[in-house]
Parts: sequence; C-alpha cells; structure tokens
Amino acid sequence: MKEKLKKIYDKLLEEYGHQGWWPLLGEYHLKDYSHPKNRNEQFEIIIGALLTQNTAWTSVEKSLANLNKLEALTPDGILELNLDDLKSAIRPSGYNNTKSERLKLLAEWFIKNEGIPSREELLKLKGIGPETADSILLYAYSVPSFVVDAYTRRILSGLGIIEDTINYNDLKNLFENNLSPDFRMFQEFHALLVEHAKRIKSGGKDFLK
DNA sequence: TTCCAGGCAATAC
DNA sequence: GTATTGCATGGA
Repeated sequence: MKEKLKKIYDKLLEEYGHQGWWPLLGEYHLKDYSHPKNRNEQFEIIIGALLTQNTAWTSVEKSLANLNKLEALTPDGILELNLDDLKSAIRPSGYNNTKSERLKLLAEWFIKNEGIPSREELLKLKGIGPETADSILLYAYSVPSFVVDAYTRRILSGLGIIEDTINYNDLKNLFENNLSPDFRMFQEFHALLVEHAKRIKSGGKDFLK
C-alpha cells in the first residue's frame, strides 16, 4: 500500500504540479509552505473550510471577497457584523442561515484559543465535522492530519484500492499509516486528488488507471 | 430542468 | 446503531 500511494502521489504531482493550497483571497502559494503567516490568514483558512462544505470553491471566493470588502475577514470583524449582513455576504456559498451562525461561533472560539487545537476540540464545534477539522488542522495549523473527501474516496475506489463504503476514519488512517507525516506532502496530496477528480469530470483522461 | 459542489447535524428507522 | 433528509446558492 505504501508503494501504491506513493506512486499515485508522484504521478499526480508530475501531471499537475504543485497546487499551492490553501488559497488565500483567491491566491495560491506555489511551493511556498510558509502560509498562513499570521492569525488573520489562519482565520481566513478556517472560514473558507466551513464555507466550502458541499459548495464549489468559486462560490466561496465570492463570499470571502464580500467579507473582505466589509473588513470582516477577521474574527472581530465577523463578530461585529450583524447577522443579516453576514448572511448576505456569504450568500453565494449557500446555507447562509446555518453557516452564518457557525461562523460567529467559530470567531468566538478562535479569539479564545490561541494554540494549536486538538482534533477532538475542533469536532466539538458546531458545523465542524471530520473533513473540516482535518482541513483546519492541515492547512491552518500545518498539522499532518490527512484530509479525506468525496473525491478521495471516489478516486481510490475507482482504482480498486478500497471499497467505496469505507468510512472516513478508516480511509484517513489508510493514508496516515502509509505515508510519512509531512504536512507539505499531505497538503499537496489532498489538493492533487481534488484537482484530478475535477479534471476527470470535465473530460480529462484518468492516467492513474 | 435536473444535478452537483472540497459536509454536517438532526431526525427517522 | 445505521440510513435518510434538510440545509441554499450558482453553474454546467
């Protein structure tokens, strides 16, 4: 399994190159793993992770731009914004009633907690499930916690490596137990899998097969 | 028009 | 304990 995963990673990287996730204000940071550089950038990643749930990233970018225009791309900014304005700012990314409430709670949590959170702590927050928790750990805190999403499962089961019914934690563990815990590589691997899934969907050739 | 997008929580069974 | 459903918007 170690060899299989490494081969997949190498092929994806060769084909698509570095992905530069997480994009900050729509900007990708290729081969630059020093981000986030400060707490506000960290918070922007956390907001994005929540907003992108079951939502296209292009829609999230619009919401982030709206928030930035309102100077609300910070925890204090989110808290100072009234609920209706927050809802309309994030409208493009859908579920604005639930997501707005959860953003407020996230902002409060972020202000109170300065260190690196545990996965369990993140999972206790409203609206943070396993994938969002792992995205926050991996991209906002540089913790080598592998992110699994629908694409990851689809691609690996398509290759016959896993059953498509495998649960989140088992699939996460499959990666973490067979790869060295390098947060840069985890970031690229997840981003490359997403990129690959998108390309296949829009007619690209599945060269992994 | 229908389907789906970098899920999650509440509810039903 | 597992399966299903509601949540919202925009683009293909």
